[in-house]
Amino acid sequence: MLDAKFVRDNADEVRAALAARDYSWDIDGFLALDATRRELIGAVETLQARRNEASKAIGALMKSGERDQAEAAKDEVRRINDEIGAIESRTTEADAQTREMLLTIPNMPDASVPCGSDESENVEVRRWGTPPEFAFEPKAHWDLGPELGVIDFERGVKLAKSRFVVLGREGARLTRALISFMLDTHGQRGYREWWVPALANAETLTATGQLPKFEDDLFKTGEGLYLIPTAEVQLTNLHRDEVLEASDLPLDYTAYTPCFREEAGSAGRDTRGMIRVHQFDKVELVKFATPETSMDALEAMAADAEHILQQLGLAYRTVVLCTGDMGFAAAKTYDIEVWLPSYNDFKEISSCSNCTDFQARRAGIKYRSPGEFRGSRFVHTLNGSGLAVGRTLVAVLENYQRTDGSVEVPEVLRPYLGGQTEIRPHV
RNA sequence: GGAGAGGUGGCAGAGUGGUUGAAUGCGGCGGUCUCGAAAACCGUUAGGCGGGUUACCCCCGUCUCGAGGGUUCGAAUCCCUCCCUCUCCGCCA
Repeated sequence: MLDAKFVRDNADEVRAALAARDYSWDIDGFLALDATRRELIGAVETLQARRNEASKAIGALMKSGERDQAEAAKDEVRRINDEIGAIESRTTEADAQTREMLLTIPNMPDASVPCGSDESENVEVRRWGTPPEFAFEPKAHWDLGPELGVIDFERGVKLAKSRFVVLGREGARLTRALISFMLDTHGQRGYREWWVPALANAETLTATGQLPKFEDDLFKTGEGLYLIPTAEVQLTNLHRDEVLEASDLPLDYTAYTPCFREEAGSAGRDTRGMIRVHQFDKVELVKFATPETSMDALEAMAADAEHILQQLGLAYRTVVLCTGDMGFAAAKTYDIEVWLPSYNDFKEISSCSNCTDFQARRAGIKYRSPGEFRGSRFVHTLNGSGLAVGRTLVAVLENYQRTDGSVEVPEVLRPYLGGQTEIRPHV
């Protein structure tokens, strides 16, 4: 959410930002609404001031026993109240409409973000490792997984529906190993680990920006709760409506959760394999930082996510998303893309964003810094995958496959698999 | 699921219809003291919105004591509905 005052005072900049995102939002309608709203507020408050004054006078008149005058004043106040009532409903409505509109405007892109309309205009900022060269035709995980008995697509469909998978044997164990490895590694690098609910209420999802605009992407329960699409939602909301101390910042959090996505708008994309499924595992990173340090914090977060890939020996590249490809809440986003032989290309495995004060304003997350400034200010929130576990499993299987159909286990994961060094087909 | 208690400022905790946005304590900030610090003492310290001014400070008004509605000239204080927390009982793990 942007501040109404900011939109009002920086209309041209906001217009440019919306254009850069190719996002349609009725800024002229908003400005008109905002003007009406302020006019109504002025009218109501003037009347309220008169009412308060008169009521105070009534108290005094009653004390001094001047009943007749008091009764006359009461009539006056009743009249004012009628007037207030007439305007107030319009004010309330204008307020609600204003908030509604503000909830649907995306964040302002950071000045350093390249302008562009879609992912083809994202800019690569660095590359690490070398994609493996195979002396044989490498298999895609949708063949390799079932052959090894570690991914079962048919049974995923049987148990739930299409785009759900079942993992067996080393598929299940490797998933658990990856989760532990990622959490342990981030923990050693200063992140505090959490365990959070997999369901969230509407207020929580509104605070991080999934609602009200993107309800179709979420699974909803009969209780009005939603399955979380990412742990970002819960980790960020941990501090909703709180005032943090500047001396405690930055706060670096991590959590493993399952993630659930309806993927309503993605029919036909990545239909093969387990790249895009309704339920997947993810280890998430979230930071709360001061405005002055949040961009540095974003760099650090991306480095932490990349560190996992480096440890796993998986080639990747990091791109900065252009304005047209960025998410709703983000001011700047790095996507980290791992090399996948099946795609013969890099594929997103982590997305790290600085949401600046966009979520903090919705969520009421502020910080205080006595001596530096009075009162409190909104913090900056950041989130990133560290990493998407399912896609990491895929990357390991595909990149570490050998000519005999077996898969080597990356060094760092072996302690988590009881020393196992390879995965072989089960006959 | 049943019964009871409660939701107040950064935190703790007073306050049952009239200058109460709100005592007191803690914490924070400023000051006195000190070489410096601690202690002590003095002062100060909620947020949203609108307007004036707009770089900042500041000033005025208004709303906010879980949420929404009602009673009243006037509500943190009375009434209703909802949400949440706690305690006990039941049930389940």
